[in-house]
Amino acid sequence: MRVEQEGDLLRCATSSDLADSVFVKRYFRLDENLNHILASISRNRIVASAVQRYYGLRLVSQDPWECLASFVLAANANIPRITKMVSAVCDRYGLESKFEGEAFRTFPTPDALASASTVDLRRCGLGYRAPFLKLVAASVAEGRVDFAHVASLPYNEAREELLRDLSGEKVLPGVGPKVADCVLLYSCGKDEAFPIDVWIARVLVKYYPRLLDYRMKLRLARNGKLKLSPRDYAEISNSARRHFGTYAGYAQQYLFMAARGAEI
DNA sequence: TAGCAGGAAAATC
DNA sequence: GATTTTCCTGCT
Repeated sequence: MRVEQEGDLLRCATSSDLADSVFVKRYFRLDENLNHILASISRNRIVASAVQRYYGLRLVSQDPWECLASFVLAANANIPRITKMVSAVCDRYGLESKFEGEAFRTFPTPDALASASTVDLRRCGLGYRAPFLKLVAASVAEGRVDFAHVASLPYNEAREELLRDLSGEKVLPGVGPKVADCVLLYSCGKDEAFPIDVWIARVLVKYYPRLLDYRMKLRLARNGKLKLSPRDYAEISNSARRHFGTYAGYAQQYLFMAARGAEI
């Protein structure tokens, strides 16, 4: 699909009947009242100025499988690299398609990645992420995660569902609190999910010290590298949810942009 | 629970 | 050109 914005108009060209206006509206969440959401999260100067600066930034509603697989690859990598890994995986395992005279490949199905060899996956530059991606694909292919069910649950239970064990093994290896929150926010409609990556952690330490209790500040100051324990993660994430409310995830997104600067 | 490994590439020095 | 960092999780 190719999308262009002209003022209030969104012009889309597509090669597939699947990408109709219903899909586009859903994907970009166009039926939601963005101003209402932005008003709701603008509870302090920091986020209010980020909202002003990046006004119009939206969360998209991604396909859960694609979202999950992409964020499994995102561990310990930067954005250019993640883009590269995802493209490599699509090129190698996706279905061939054509759009506006140009050939490309779709995001692979869970089956395609589940039956790929780890060695082959590594050739896409995935490194140690390769086995995780394969295992996650297998779980999804085998129906061990039901995204529609996850989406229907309240935030906390939905999160549990993604992080759960099955006979002592994680259903989704390589998926921890951060990746789970990303999947919940970007593809399962949990707008209160507040994923904490290194950028957000830095923003919080710098501008929202009140969200962190003094014990945690001491711990963070001591190791200096902003590595959050699961306990710290949960604590900060819960504080952020309490502070920003129903649309905490939108606040996260605007803060992320502000933290990175305009270069994205 | 703090500390480390894990692989490769980008960012920084 | 070498070193540090990177939208992190799992193991010890």
